[in-house]
Amino acid sequence: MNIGEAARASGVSAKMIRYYESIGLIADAARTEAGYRTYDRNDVETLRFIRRARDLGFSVDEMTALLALWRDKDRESAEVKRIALDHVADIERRIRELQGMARTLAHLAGHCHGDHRPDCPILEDLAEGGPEDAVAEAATAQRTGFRRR
Amino acid sequence: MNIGEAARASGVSAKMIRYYESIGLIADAARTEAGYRTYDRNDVETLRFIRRARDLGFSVDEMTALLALWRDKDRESAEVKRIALDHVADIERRIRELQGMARTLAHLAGHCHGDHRPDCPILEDLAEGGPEDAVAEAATAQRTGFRRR
DNA sequence: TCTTGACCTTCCCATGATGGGAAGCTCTAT
DNA sequence: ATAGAGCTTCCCATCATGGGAAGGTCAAGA
Repeated sequence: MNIGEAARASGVSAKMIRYYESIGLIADAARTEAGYRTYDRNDVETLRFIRRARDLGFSVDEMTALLALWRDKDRESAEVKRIALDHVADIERRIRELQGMARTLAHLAGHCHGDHRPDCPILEDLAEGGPEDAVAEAATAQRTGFRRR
Repeated sequence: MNIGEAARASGVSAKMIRYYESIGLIADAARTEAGYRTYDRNDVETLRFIRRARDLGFSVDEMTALLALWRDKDRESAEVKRIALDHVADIERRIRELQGMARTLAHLAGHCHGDHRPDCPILEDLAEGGPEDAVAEAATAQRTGFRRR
């Protein structure tokens, strides 16, 4: 099948299939004489694997590792589990960062009248900086930390 | 003061100060004869405002709006509150997405022996796709949704 | 006064995962 | 034969941020 059908069957866009090929996450696809990429059921299975891993927030690097383990019939499940749990820890860290922001903002908004008057504790806090530490800590982590997925 | 000192005083890197100027978030800085940017206490206050807003996850667009409101002494606090609460809603949506991923992964990892044997429910799930819907929904939201900050 | 080193300038490139779109070739159904 | 859908490669944009090169400026010390 061509790339469009593989995309539909796997849930990975044609654009991304080409991208994954270009960065070496998947092997170069076979080509027809005219240069069209062709995929078989096996390739689609791999793409589905990738899509599910991506949907769980794994990065391309993590997916590379998971794919290798998936193919390695002698793998140790401990390694898969380690990757998964590391990823969970990362996700939970991001959740804590976001919760810190939401908590601060919700608190500030709760003290803002939200009417036609200009007085606003939200702006006051941004200007003068309230309890700087909690926020600053999360912010530093966010700035230096990993990106989404 | 020069850009380096302003950066130290505000917590915004010199690189980012130039970037914020280039995109119009802040006004063009005054220059010395030699072309060096100069900043006064007022500019540093603005930069601090920006840093705190950024640390709370506001995007550049949101910061533009907040800065304008901060300067507008006739603002209505309702508008500030709206921006803040919209942002909180976005953050909470991201938190829910991440929680969905963490939940699924923690569940799978909980069923993985994590030893020398190759059997691994995590890989099995990625290969065959377990309860597809919950994850797929969050994933679609994530793919189509806004980025961090 | 000259040198050194810290600081500044602009410009270009990279990130990660993804989409948009143009120019041009191929295939299939009418 | 022609239309239209689908494929190819290539370039660009996102968002906020950092890295680094090439070169100009400034202040302190010899």
